[in-house]
Formats: sequence, structure tokens, C-alpha cells
Amino acid sequence: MVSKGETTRHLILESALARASLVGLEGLSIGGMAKEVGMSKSGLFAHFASKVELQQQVLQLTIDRFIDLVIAPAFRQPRGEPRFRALFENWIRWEGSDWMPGGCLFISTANEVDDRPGPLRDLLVESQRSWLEALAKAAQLGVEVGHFRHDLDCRQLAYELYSIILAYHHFHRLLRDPTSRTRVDQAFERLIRDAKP
Amino acid sequence: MVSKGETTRHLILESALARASLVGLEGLSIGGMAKEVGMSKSGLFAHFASKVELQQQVLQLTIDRFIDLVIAPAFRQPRGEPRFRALFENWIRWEGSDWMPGGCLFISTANEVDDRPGPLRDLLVESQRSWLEALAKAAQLGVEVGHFRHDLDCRQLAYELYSIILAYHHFHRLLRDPTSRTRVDQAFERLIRDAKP
DNA sequence: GACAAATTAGCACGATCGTTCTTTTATTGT
DNA sequence: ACAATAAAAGAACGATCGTGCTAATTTGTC
Repeated sequence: MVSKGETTRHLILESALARASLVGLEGLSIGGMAKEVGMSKSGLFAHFASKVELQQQVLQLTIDRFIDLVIAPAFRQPRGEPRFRALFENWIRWEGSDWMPGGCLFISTANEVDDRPGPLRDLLVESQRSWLEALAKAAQLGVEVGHFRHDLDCRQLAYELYSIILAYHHFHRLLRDPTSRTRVDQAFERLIRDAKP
Repeated sequence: MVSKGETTRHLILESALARASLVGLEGLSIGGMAKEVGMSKSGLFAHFASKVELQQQVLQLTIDRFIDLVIAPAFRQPRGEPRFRALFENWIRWEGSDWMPGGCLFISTANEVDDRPGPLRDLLVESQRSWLEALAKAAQLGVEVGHFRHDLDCRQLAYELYSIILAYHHFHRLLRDPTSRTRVDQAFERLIRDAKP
């Protein structure tokens, strides 16, 4: 049976994740989170060794969820173009997840920690690296299967896929541009077209 | 003659801009800035009506500088591909300005305010819109001059140019990827190639 | 249902936050 | 140089920050 402590710890992390998406990981405050889950500051804090520990756990939870919702289902698609497309579509859906009401936590955290060495930065950098690796690998499989050209620069393709997602996030969330979804789709099709033999 | 007050106000804004690039506009604190310019909290604060007023002035200063360093020099280039290339190159240089040691203030501010209505958000959104307008206009001139194809979607081109710059920022600053400059150049060339007749 | 262990609350700490006063110091125009 | 004015400092405010301690409460086990 799962202990009470674990249950409330997950509850706290869940609430913190939603909040962090709005105000950033650095913007989280113990008092604010305590109010949101309806318990005392010290009662909440007792579940973690420090604030940065809590932030790490929130980020790790987000990483795990990204694997579950974006990567894993895509890797159940046939290798090559279908899988690559699934990665794109799941990623776009991820950006609009309703349990991240303030937008992608990875992107906002990246802007917070890119100049602040520490465990948060390390965790994010490592996860981003392996995500890029996965993207490049999926493209490479597309080459081997014959969907993409043989001289395709797979890492470059990963870079450009990443770039159009970042722009989607930027335009959609900051400018509230209603055409942002169409724009990212067009950019993706151009990406695929140029990757074909 | 320029008054003493104006001089120190500019000094404060200059220091605040560098600091904001590292910690974000929201991360600025009156006490911290006072220490950095070597004056008292209240002495510094007396130059502004409120903190958000100071933040607005920092952002406006950055906007003015962007016009001076990126837009204006590019618009002195011949219209068409040369001007479009100049916009790209100046923009890339902008991202590495040494007076913004923590990276582009527009990008970090975008992530901070995209869910927080207020004067900061309004100012940023408006400036970003007109920047996109300027990019699309430059592309349109390229069409009229015959450097780009007649059926080119200029706004889409602006979107994709923006996207590769965002990725450059992300990879360069978070992952410290040494290939990021090569990647963005390759992406830009692909952009230009696809835009040609 | 009693006992041990785990979980939560209450309270206080030093520090820092933005902001408002009053007082002192420096600059300006004549 | 002197008076008028602008600029900077000093001190204090209520609030909130992360964190440590102790006491009360709830949970799981026999």
C-alpha cells in the first residue's frame, strides 16, 4: 500500500507543476504552494530537503511525463516518416497540455537557468540532450528505411524541428497568434519535403 | 546641458539592462541594483515612480537599441536579398551582444510575461509585432525586386526566420552547443534557397 | 484500542522585498 | 557666493521569503 506521505508528495508536485508553468520554477514559493494545496508551510516543506530539491522533483516529473506522452507513443509507430510525424504531433499537443496552463515548463526553465549553474540546469541540459538524440535517431531510421535521403543531416533536421516548435510556443503564447498552428504545420511540411530523397 | 538626474538615470538603466539579461526583468531587485551602481536603495528608487516603471524603461531602452543596431543598419542595405541577409546577420550579432551577458532580453521577458497581463506584456507584444511586420516587409520587397518567388508567403518566411533564431538562442545559451552557429547558418541558407524563384 | 511512527501544524528566525517618509548633501541659476 | 532646487541617503513600514525547531495530530501495526 502506498503511504500517506507519498500521496501528498505527489499532490504537492502536481500542483507545483501547474503553478511553475505559470510563474516558472524560480517563481515557486513555499507559502504560495501551501495555500494552493491547503496545508501549512512547514507541513508542505517537511516533504522535501530544500526548495531546490522540490524544484528538481517537479522538473523530473515533467521529464517522466514527456517520455510517457510524447516519446513512448511515437516509438510505437512504424519507423521512418510515420514515427517522425508522430513525434512532431505529440510534441505540439504537449505544448498545449491543460495541466501546464502557462506553457511548456522546459522552455521557461531553460530561460531561467541558462546562466545559473546548478542541479536544475544540469538536469534540464541532460534531458534536452537526450531528447535531441532521440529526434536525430528517429530521423536516422527514416534514412535507413528509405523515407529520407541518404545525405540527410539528421542533427540539423532535429535542430530545425526544435526551432519551429520554439517559434510555435513563442507566437502562440506571447502574441496569441491564431495562425501559429498553421504556420508550424507549413514549416514542418517544408522540413519533411526537403528531407525526402 | 544634461542634468545630473538624467545622467544617473541612464546609468541605472544601463546597469539594470545587463542585470536583467542575467536574472530577467522580474528578477531585478531595487536593493541589488543599488549595490551594483553604488548608491542607496532610496536614492535609486527616487528616479522612478515604481518598480514596474523602471522595468518598462529598461525594456524600452532595449527596443530602441534593437532598432539602432539591427533594423536601421539593415535598412541601409539595398532592398531584396542583401537587406534580408543583413537583418539576419545583425540579429544573430545582437544575440551575442556583450552588454546582454545573459542573452536576449526579449526572449527571456517573453517567457516571463506571456501569462501576466500588464504594461510590460503590452510593450513587448507591440514591439514584437512591429518587428515581424518589418521582417515580412523586407521579404515582400525581395519579391518585388525579383530576388524571391512571386508566390512566397512573406509572413511564413518571417515566422521561420524567427524560429531558427530562437533555436540558436536555445542551443547556444542552454546547451552551449558549439555547432549552433553553423546550424543556424545552414537553416538560413535553406530558407533563402526555398524563397528563390 | 493502545503504541510507535509518520505526518502536519504552529511559531519564530534573519533576510530581503517594494515603498514611503524625513533629513542631509550636491547641483543649479543668478 | 547665495539662495533655490534637485538628488541622494537613512531609517522604517509591513509583507514575504526559505528554513529550523517543537508540539500536536494522524496514520499504520499488533
